[in-house]
Amino acid sequence: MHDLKYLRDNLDLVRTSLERRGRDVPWDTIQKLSEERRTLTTQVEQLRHELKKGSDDVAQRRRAKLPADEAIEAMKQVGERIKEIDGRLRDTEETLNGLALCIPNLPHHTVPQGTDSTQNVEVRRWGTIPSFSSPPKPHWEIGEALGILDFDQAAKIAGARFAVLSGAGAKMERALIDYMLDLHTTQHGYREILSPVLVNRQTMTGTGQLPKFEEDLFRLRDEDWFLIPTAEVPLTNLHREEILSEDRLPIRYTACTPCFRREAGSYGRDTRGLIRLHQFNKVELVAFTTPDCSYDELERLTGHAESILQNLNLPYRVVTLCAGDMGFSSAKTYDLEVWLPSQGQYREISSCSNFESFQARRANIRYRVGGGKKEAKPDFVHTLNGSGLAVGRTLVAILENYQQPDGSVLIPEALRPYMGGKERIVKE
RNA sequence: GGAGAGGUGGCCGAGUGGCCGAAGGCAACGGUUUGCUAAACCGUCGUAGGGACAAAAUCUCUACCGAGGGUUCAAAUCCCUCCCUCUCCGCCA
Repeated sequence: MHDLKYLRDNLDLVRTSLERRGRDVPWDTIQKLSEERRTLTTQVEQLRHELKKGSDDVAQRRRAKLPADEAIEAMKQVGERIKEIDGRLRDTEETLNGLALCIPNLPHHTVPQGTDSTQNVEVRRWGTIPSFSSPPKPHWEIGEALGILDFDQAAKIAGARFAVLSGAGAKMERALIDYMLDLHTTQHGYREILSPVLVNRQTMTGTGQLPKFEEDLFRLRDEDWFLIPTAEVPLTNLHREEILSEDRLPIRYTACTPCFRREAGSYGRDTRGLIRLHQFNKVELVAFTTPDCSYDELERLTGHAESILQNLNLPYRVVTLCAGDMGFSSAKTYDLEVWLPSQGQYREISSCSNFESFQARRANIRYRVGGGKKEAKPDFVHTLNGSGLAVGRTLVAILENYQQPDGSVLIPEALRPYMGGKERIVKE
C-alpha cells in the first residue's frame, strides 16, 4: 500500500519506478478518483458541520422552551444530502482503495534493471561444488532408495505435490528445524514464535497476499480463513494496528510453520521430489526496524540465513532480484540459491526482502519517533523477512550434496547432535 | 453447541439521547519546590483526514467510545447484525 498523497505528489517518479517492474497501473483512474474523493470529502464535512450546528441550535431552543420545528425541518434536509453525498464518497473510496491495494511496491534504487529471473545479478558465491565419480542422483531417487521418502503414499493420502517422510528422513527434517531455530534464537537475537497457520482476510491483506493473489492461497470452505503460504504472514501481522515504542526496535521474530501454496500456474515445473509442494516446512525470519536501519537489517538478515548454509557446508550463491522478478510487496530482495548436483544448478532456498513501509502501511504498524516526547509523531516501521531456511529444500540439498557412491548419505556435522550422533543415513 | 456478563483514550474507570473527544485516577512528559531521591503542586498529555498560512509554530473543521448497518434534527448512550473477551454447562486433544 502506498501513501496516496505521496503518489500524487511524485507521480512521475512513481510511474518510472513502477515501469521498471513491468506493471501497468491505471493512473488516470486513480488520479480522477482521488480528486473526486477530495471534493466529496470537503462537501460532506461542510454539511456535517452545518448539521452539528443546527442540532446544537435545536438543543438550545429546547432548553429555552422555544419552538424548534423550523430548524429540525432544515436539518432533516441536510441529513438527506449528507446521506447521498456520503454514499458516493464511499463508493469512490472503495474503488480507489481496491486499486491502491493492487499497486506493487517501488523497487529500491539499488535494484538492478530487468524483466525476469535471467536478469538477476549474482552478488557472491560460497563453498565448493562437490565432484562425483558417477552422475549425482536426484534427491527423490536417493530418498526412495533409502526408504525415507515416499511420494506414492503421499499421492494416495493427499495427492500430487505432497510428500511423506519417514524414519531418518522425518528425523532429519525435525533436526533441521531444531537446528535452525536454535541458531537464530541463541546466536542471532530472534524471538521464537509459534503462531496460528490459519489466518483471517485482514491479516492476508496486511502482508500483501490479498486482494491480488487469492488464487495462490488455500482457503477454508466454511470460514473466511486462509492457510498461510509463509510464516511471514502471521509474524508480520503480530503488530498490526500497533504503535511500538522506538526503544523496542528492532524486533526480530523467527518461527517454523508449515506453508501452504496452491502452486496454480506452475504445472509441469518441478513435478518430482520435494522442491515444489503444496505443503512444506519453513523457518522464517521477520524483522521490524526504523526506516534508517532497514537496509542494514536486510544485509544482516540475509547473513543469518546464509550462516545456516555455511554451517551445513552447502555451496550457494546470493543474487539480487531484478525489478521485474521481485515479489509484489518487496522493495529489494536477495535470493539465496543452493547448489543441487543432480540439476547442475543453483536453486532458490531462501528469499530475503526489505518491504520498507509497504506492509506497515497496509497493516498499520507504526512506532513512536523520539520516545515519549511531545513532538513525537508515529511513523511507519519498515518490515523485512527472509527464509532461514526452507526446510524441505535444505533436506534436498543435503541428500544431493552429501550422497555417497554406496547410496548412503552423510549427515552434516552440525546436524549430528540433533540426530543422536548419527553420521550417516543408510538403507533401513 | 447451550446459558449469562462484558467490550469506552497507553492502562484503570465514569458516562442510558443534546452543553461528551468523553469525568476521575494511574502512567508518561515539561516545570516549580527540594542538599539528593521521594513527595507535593502547576501544566501538557489520543489517532487520522481536510482547510487557513510561503512554511513552521499555530489556528480551524471533520471522523473515530469493538465492527457494520438502522432510528433521530441530534447516538458512547436506543434498535439490528457480526466479531472478540470472560463465567457456567456440554463436547473434545
